[in-house]
Amino acid sequence: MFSKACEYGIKAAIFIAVNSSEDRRVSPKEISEEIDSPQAFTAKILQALVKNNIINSVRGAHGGFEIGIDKIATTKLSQIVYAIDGDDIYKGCGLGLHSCDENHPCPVHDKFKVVRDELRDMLETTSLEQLALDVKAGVSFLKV
Amino acid sequence: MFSKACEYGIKAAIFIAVNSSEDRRVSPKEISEEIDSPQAFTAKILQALVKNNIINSVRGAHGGFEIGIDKIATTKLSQIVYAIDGDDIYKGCGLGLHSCDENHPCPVHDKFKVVRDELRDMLETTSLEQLALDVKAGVSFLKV
DNA sequence: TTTATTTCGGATAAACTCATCTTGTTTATA
DNA sequence: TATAAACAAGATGAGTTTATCCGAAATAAA
Repeated sequence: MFSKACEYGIKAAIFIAVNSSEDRRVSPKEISEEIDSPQAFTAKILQALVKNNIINSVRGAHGGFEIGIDKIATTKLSQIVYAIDGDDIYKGCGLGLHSCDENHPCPVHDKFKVVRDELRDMLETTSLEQLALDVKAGVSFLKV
Repeated sequence: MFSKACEYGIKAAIFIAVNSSEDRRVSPKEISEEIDSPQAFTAKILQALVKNNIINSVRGAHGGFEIGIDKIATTKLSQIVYAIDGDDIYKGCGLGLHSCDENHPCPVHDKFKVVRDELRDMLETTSLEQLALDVKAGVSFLKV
């Protein structure tokens, strides 16, 4: 469904949110250990999240990654997915047609639309805060 | 969502169904032209569909690909997807956890489940026949 | 100002997906 | 039986994603 990069990105953002809510900056090393992802690759993805203004980085000694309390509440899953995988998952035709719409639909257009709309709605309404709270409460998990 | 191979596979199966319903066998060349896909690659995918008993191939002069009338009605989209992409799309965890279930869920488990169940249901209930009839009627399209 | 720490950015490599090509095998038919 | 038509199968190559490495830039603290 999502690329590996996107999976790592989502989990990293959640982990950073959990820690920022307790005023702790985290390093790529710590992140990759806690979300079970390759460190160097994860660092690249973090850069992308920084560039897209999802998370914040602080260079130098005692630096690391963080995210503002306000952003934890307002950031939606859709923004993270968009930053890494783009919007093909909502927009693209299920069968790869270049122009697929109501007037010129692919054979699965209508049926696909239902699923994709639900996916988009889910991503657009789910906040980082919800996800981070569950992880913090030990209700959901970032690895294994 | 699906791999390119799977997109080609679905469209090829529909095109073959449309033609078999009119008692016509089709060649990889004809198929790739009509569904706008690379010919040699499409031929490989057709082999996979034959091996998985989705379609039938007839070698030699006047050969080609076909699918039995009965199979057009009973074959579901899910079988084609499974033959080419496997079942990760239903089964796998949205965030790539090795064991993700009710007892040990990833942060998006519940929300994802809804979308994935709907996708699975859609694939398992949509028959090749429905899709082929729409294409035959000029209501939906296989290319552009 | 120097040093230690930490992210940034570019180069490189490994693995997988997408795609092509060439040769072999099967089959209808002349 | 010879031939041409057509799918099968393996080798190969191109492109993308996944992953690693290393030097550069930034920053806090000694």
